[in-house]
Amino acid sequence: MAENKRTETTEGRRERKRRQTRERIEQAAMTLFLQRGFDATTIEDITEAADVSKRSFFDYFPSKEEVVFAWQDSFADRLMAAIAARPAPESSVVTVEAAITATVIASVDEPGLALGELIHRTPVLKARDQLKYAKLEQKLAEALLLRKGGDPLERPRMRVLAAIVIGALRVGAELWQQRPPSTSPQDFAREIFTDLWKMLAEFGDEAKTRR
Amino acid sequence: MAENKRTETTEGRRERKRRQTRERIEQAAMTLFLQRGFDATTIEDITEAADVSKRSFFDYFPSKEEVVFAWQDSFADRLMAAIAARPAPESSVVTVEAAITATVIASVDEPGLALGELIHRTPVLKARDQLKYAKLEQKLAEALLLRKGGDPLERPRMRVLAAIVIGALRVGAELWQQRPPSTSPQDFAREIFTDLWKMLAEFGDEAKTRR
DNA sequence: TACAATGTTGCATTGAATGCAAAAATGCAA
DNA sequence: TTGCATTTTTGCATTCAATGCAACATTGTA
Repeated sequence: MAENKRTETTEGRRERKRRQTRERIEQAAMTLFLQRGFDATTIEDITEAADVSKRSFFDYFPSKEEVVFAWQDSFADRLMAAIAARPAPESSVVTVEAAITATVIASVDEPGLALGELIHRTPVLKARDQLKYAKLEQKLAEALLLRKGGDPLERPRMRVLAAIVIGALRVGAELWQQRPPSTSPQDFAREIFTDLWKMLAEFGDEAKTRR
Repeated sequence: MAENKRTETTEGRRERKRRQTRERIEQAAMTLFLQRGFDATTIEDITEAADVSKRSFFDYFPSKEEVVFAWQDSFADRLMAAIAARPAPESSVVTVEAAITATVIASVDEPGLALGELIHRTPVLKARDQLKYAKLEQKLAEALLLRKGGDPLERPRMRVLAAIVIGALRVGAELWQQRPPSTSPQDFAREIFTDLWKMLAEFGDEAKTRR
């Protein structure tokens, strides 16, 4: 079922066909989702369009939702890699900004970014989308903590930093949806982060004199 | 179906029975969920335990998940009220800290807080839980913006502040789960916020010298 | 009591998801 | 090429959530 590469040969007919079928299902599903909406599309619609049996769908994806989010898994992985690639003595703040900016820019014209609107208007998907951010946040916190040598006292700090940054990413993603079409992702990312750190400093100052 | 109070009399037998039935379903559902887990509990199990027909379940709750989250709606409302109750000239930072602390303390020993673990170990519920935070965040941003006279330029700032604070609330809620049992909610909340503002200031400072 | 409104139930239906076993396609070795 | 083991695909049956509808029951009120 999964890739069992006991003989590490080049991709044979089996692997290739399997990959093709997967892509066909994904493509058919996306087209239909965007056309008629997520709920109004049945699995049978999809498998018919992709010319496979209804049962086979679940051999490729565990659920209807997964088709929408399958591609997103790679984002988290790439972000983790980007974090790990930063020089060790660098401050956490610089690290996240650099890593996120690089990963977002590298992912910006991938399939699935057009899905924002679909996700937004489909409650089940929206919930699922939030879960994705939660996972991302957790992974980010772990990656950041690792850079601190895993010091347990740093854990809450890194959790909060991760929450803040992913929160900003989430808000940023929404603002991006309604950007003027001319904006470059580089400028946009830089601007978001500049604003974020400025706000953090301001809120921090405000709080110092709060009582 | 819904409360149609054309004659504003005191709660008659109808309303009372309906409320009682709702509570019975809720009670039965919660007990079973905690006993056997969410997925392993069917609607029929619940309705049987609550002694109503399977069909009636959907007359009280739109879905299985809703039973778990029904009680939570009131939290957001109370938080909004707490925000609105703060004096107008106060800084946003002080406002959120005061309002959230008050609301959390007032809600801390309500039903449903024991559900944290159940939600945590049930993927569907976890997704739904995240959605709840997202909604809360949105409402908080709106409430904060309203205090700024609705100035559109403040919108992104308030969105980010809301994201940060709700992020902290989320992390705080998780830390609370594994607190030493002696901690008072007051002290806990104060500590969380103190840490949060301190971190914000630090991250802000770090960022100032980042290039 | 009679009547209207509201609540409850049973029944049928759709659609997602899963298990299982038969059938088909593929890779490989003789 | 043929035969055989492995993997993939499919059909079929089943469970469960969710919805619509119409019959039936309960309640409030004239």
